[in-house]
Amino acid sequence: MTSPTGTQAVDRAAQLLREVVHCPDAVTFTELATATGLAKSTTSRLLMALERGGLVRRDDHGGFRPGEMFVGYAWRGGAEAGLVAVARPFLDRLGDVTSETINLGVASNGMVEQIAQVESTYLIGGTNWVGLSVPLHCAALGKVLLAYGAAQLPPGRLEHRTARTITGRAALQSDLAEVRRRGYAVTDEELEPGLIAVAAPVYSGGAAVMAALSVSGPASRLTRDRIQHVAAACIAQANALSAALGYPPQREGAA
Amino acid sequence: MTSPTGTQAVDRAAQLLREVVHCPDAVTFTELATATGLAKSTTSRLLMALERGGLVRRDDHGGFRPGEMFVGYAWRGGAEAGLVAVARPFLDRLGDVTSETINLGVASNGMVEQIAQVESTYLIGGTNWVGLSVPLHCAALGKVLLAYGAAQLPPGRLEHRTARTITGRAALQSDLAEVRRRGYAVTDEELEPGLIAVAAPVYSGGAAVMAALSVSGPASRLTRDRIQHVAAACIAQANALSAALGYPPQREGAA
DNA sequence: TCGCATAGTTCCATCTTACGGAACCGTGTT
DNA sequence: AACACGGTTCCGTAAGATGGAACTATGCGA
Repeated sequence: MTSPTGTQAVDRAAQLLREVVHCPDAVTFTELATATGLAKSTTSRLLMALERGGLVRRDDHGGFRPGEMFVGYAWRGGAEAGLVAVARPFLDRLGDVTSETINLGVASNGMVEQIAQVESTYLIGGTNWVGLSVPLHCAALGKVLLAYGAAQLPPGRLEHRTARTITGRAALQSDLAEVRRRGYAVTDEELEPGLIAVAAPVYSGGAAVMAALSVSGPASRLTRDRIQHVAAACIAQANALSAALGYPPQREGAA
Repeated sequence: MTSPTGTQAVDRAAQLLREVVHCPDAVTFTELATATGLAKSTTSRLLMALERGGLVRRDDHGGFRPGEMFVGYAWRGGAEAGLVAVARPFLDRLGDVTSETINLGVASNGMVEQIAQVESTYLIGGTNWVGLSVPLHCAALGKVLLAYGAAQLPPGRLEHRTARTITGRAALQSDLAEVRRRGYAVTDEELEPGLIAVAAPVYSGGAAVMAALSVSGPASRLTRDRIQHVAAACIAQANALSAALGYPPQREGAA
């Protein structure tokens, strides 16, 4: 059994809860019972306890959905603060692996907002960009958000930042297609001369991308070969973060 | 004891979880133990189980915060869907009491978006407005959202809808002050001739208003006296909804 | 540098509490 | 009307949860 140490009631309840919360739409009693392999009676009692605690709610047709505690939390805007905290270890790990500057960004009215950062261990590295917003089309984070539909390009001309900035919409579209194809984005001195960044998508719901994770550094260090390597690491951590947020395929109980 | 029927482990865990989720910032182990009155050992075991289940997370300094399950849910946008579901019974109750059209609205880029509705039982009543956005300054919902800082008035002229629409910013400000003073907003044929509505704020976090609840009907039925009465009912249900979302003062375990 | 206090985890004997099979209820179906 | 299905309640059993105390870790003051 998967009972590390005497608390299987709560573990089982959490298991049920996970099913309910993960599932985009209502889950039925029987689905829960079979999914977790618990006896009907046990399932019933646990669900009633969860309901009592406001963790689960049953809709008109008996389907289960996340309860007031979840809804209240979401409305209180815990999301962003929480994301940063949940993401931190993954950023750190990526920082350890690459030694470069790591950023987590989300779309915020037509720009990328960087919401968390890990400093490079090199002397030459990024300054602190947290809170800073940059245009979508010339940042690796932004390209990812655009490519996966987490942001829409604002109307108007695409701002010209460097000689390499992509300012044509058609050119940008084909670049985004490329991003989708290989699973990560690159900006090669398109935002600022000498600055290269790669970014990968963070999934957080069926197929929805909510945030992006990037590695940035000077062109001198991020050579063609190294970009491949860094991109792989970036994708790996982005995926791990996605998993932590709940939504890859489905999960069972096991460590 | 408050154990309705054999599941106190889960009930206690839910109690702990509630403390953690309700609290805007991290909660310490000891605070939890004392707040719930559980033995240290029990608290420890339960928290470990919750942590294992991804319901709770401990930050660097040992403080407890809502875990990945909450963050993931919030990021998946469960908020809006959930709000409607959680709110439904309150809307229904308000509908029963007033027999008028009930709406739940949130701010959405400079407008009020109606996200749920209960139809009037009268033949003359509102049509279906769900999904419809109306200007903030001439809707009762919008005035509430403005008055409590849940929405900002977009720049530019205030659209003129009827002879009574308030189009002066100063006049609107004093109306909003009035809203704050008495706790509810009224639009008296300011959006559409013959349409009167009252609305009250839905709190969902410390002092933050996230949504508003309204009662609308024809001027013929919503007379001056009746408005008082309806407003009281509206406020009552709005408060009840706020409570359901978690955040009035604090709660203890008791039915 | 060394205790001491504070904070949290692990142990363990006790017995309460959760378990699951079966009986039971309520509803929608043919 | 009788049935199948989905869910809740009952009840004896024993397994899991409990809390006090012992123990470990960490920070604090002297």
